Amino acid sequence: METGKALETSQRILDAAEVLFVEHGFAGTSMRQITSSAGVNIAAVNYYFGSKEGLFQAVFERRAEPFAQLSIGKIDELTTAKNDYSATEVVQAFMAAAMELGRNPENGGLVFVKLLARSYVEPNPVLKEKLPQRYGDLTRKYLAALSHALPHLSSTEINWRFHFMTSAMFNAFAGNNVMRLFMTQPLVNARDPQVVADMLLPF
Amino acid sequence: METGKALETSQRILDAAEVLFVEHGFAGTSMRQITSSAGVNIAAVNYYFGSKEGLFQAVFERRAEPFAQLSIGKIDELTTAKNDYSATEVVQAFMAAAMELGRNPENGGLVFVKLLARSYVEPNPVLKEKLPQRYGDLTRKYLAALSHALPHLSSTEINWRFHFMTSAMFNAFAGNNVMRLFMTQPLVNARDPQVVADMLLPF
DNA sequence: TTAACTTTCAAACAGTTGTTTGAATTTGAC
DNA sequence: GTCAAATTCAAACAACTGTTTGAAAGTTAA
Repeated sequence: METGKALETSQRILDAAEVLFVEHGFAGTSMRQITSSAGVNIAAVNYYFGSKEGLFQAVFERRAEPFAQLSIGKIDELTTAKNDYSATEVVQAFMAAAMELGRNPENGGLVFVKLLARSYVEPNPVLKEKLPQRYGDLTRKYLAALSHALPHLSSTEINWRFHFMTSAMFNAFAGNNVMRLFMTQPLVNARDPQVVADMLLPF
Repeated sequence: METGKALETSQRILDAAEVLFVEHGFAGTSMRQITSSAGVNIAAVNYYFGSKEGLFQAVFERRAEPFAQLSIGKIDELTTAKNDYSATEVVQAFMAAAMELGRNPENGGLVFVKLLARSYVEPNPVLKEKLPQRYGDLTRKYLAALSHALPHLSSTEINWRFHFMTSAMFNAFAGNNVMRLFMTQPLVNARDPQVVADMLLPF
């Protein structure tokens, strides 16, 4: 079935596709862009992944589980260690997971976070199906932890704050800089995840 | 030059294109989708706007100036009225502008806010050029106001907080709901701008 | 009505899209 | 080295892309 060479080829396709999908979106990326960027034949994508959509799914699946496990590990670590954890610590745990992923280039770095940030606005059918089934438990755990840390807030308010927090965080980590859009000079250079975390936490 | 009928046609194209661009992105929307949705001939787009990119630019331009003037009006109103305004009031002014736009359907409602939210992740060349020249002054005014309201923070911190705030706000108003992505049930239904504002402000 | 336009329309343009094909090549186990 | 399976490849597929064309229809003012 899969020899060394096959693995290398499909991996090169995944790497190239991941970057291009994040940069130009699903519709904005062509098969020929992907395969020529990966240095493989045009037919290789259909050979290994069946279709363009199958490739996108594979791109997502490769990163989804490691990130989910990392995040769940962080929140479990916190909630089992003590009972009086603060909301700040919950947010910190969430950011730590994203940062750990970002630091490790062989995990795809922050590219996957960018993909998630993109999925906020792009209603990809694959993501619409896969995201809840991959991150449902994760989200529920963080919501429960937040609710435990902020007992005076209603569950509706908790949901909203989690929504706001993740919006700001993903955009920040993804480097989708408002300044770079609205101003000619960036004012803020957001490449270092540690800097982003330091700035986001007090906020 | 432009008679009543021509205006009606180009307007119908703008309306249809606006919705489709927001939903599927620039690359993900075809001319035939736009024209058939608008009920006009395929050639009408090139007749009125020159090209697909010209159409996108027109879609943006139609909403950009009214929104900018509304936002600038709100912040000027606040900063000239008194000298001891709070950060909360600055944020409130910003949200009020977005809400006023959202309430008025003939201003395009919240569709334009969605377009802005999309521009966070989609590096459209038109937006890359137009956004800073349209919203540079606006952004500088709000940053200055925030800095005045929070004198203990460095300008770097101010920039970051504005970045976080706008990220959360645009995503919230745009209805890009994290819950709808990560969970099977929404938990939060974010259609009413007033509700969003009420939830975002204490955060 | 005439005449100078603006606007609409169906048809076709060349180029790109994702996908398939079948033959060549490479691979790994015997 | 043999042979079957896995992989690569150039070429072609029909469908779709944005755009152009030139004639038809509609509009406006004299």
